[in-house]
Amino acid sequence: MSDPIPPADGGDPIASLLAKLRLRDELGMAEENALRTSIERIETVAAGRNLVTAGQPLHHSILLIDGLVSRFNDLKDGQRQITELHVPGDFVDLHGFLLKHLDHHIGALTPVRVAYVPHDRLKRISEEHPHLSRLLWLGTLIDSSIQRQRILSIGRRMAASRIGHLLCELLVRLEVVGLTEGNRFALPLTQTDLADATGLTSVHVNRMLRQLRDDGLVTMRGGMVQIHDLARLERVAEFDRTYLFLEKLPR
Amino acid sequence: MSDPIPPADGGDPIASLLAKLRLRDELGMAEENALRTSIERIETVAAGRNLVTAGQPLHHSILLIDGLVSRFNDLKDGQRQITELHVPGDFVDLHGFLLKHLDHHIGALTPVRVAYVPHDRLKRISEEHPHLSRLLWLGTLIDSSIQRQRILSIGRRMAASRIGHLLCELLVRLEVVGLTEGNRFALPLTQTDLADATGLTSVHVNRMLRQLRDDGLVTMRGGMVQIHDLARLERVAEFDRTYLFLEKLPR
DNA sequence: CGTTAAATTGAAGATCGTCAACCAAGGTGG
DNA sequence: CCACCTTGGTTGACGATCTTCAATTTAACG
Repeated sequence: MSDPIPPADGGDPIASLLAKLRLRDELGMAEENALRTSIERIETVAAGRNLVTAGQPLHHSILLIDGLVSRFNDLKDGQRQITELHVPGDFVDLHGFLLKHLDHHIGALTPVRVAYVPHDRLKRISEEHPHLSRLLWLGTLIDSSIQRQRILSIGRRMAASRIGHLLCELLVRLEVVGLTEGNRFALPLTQTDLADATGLTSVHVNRMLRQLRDDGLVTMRGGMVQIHDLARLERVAEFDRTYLFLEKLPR
Repeated sequence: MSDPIPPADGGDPIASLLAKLRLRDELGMAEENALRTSIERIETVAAGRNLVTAGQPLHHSILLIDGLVSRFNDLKDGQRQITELHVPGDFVDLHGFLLKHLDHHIGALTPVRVAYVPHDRLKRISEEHPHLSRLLWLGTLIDSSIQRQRILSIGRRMAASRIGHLLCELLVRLEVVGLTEGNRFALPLTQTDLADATGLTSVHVNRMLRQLRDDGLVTMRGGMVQIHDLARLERVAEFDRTYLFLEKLPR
């Protein structure tokens, strides 16, 4: 059962975050240091546990170091909708810094390592490091861009394309933090999780996954995703990575 | 054809923005002034025109003074998805400040008045007014929260509830900037627009609007929305305004 | 008043959901 | 070490919500 893909960080808890920030802009040592010292403590959380509960007052934000995390809402009739998936290096809960409480839950989909960053240290960053602050802000805007694509997907795409689009996106986002091997990556989600993320039922997800497999596009099995024909999958899903803003910002 | 609801601002182009910011936190005169002087020029745009086109390099952001604006994506087969609606006082395009280009279009749904704010002036605000900067950031986070509710709606709610939820939300957002009269407000959207916002077809929107009307919940006619039974509509749509963050932030 | 866009309605069909059963895997305890 | 149990995956039959197609009516507007 050895996972062929190593953990995101090489011991450095903010390695993934730095990689992501530096993809978009230069980052000085002072800024790197400000980030590094903003971490109060690091914790491990078991799969299935909630990191943040809706309504709960917040005093620190959460930086995801390892594992997968989801934001989700529950409806009264028991239905669940995952509104966003987070990969290592995501500042999962920067929202809390300004919103002070959330309207949704944040849960660990896998065993997870997270860093706790107190809000007052974030406030200091926003006062002393405007450039870094803008970069963190940028991160939340990219999250927002990802959410818009999810709206587009769920609102207008067929089931198979929705799933394909999500898998294409995760491939790219995991690639950035070195968590892929070719077109293969670990995605320990149940089909029910996938259904909650795509606005489908687990039964239909199952059927669509079989269709995607039969079409030679993707195989998802044992918590691993293998994309066999990325170009065709991207075409089927109308995936265009522009919305992930992976290039350096123009000055 | 006299519109019974007056324009959002009483001559002051940033009145709605200020109202929204002050709902969440105190705002000093220096900050108000920084905002006021950040405006380069004000323009009028006709309904149907695009304010921003995907991919186009951006050098200023857009503050919506009057009218309704939508963000939307088009798919190759001609389908459209509106990912967000903006009301007066919304900083529609603050994203562009950091992203430098967009992956979607921004269009005027009605005749619109917008203020152009050059990015370099926003940058100066982020350097000289960290508190104001955080408030502007907060605005984009609330946008994000609204988007998550849209994902929830489109992903998990029945058609009638989706429409109901959107109308409840617009009532509250327009209330904040004084654009409602009781439970009545102007919403000059076609049923096709509404369909594009809710991930439905115009035909089905039409049927659901009739159902909502027959149930005594809402009437939408001639560009005006009249909510007859807000409490019941909110129950049907499972609308809970928490996600709009309408109270003052804890200090 | 004519022209066009938007709203409305009906009928038929497709995608996706529901219900229900069965299978596979993996961990636990006897 | 294997029965047992739980969770997740798989499949089939049926049904519902929503879409598509198409025609008609109403409203908007120069």
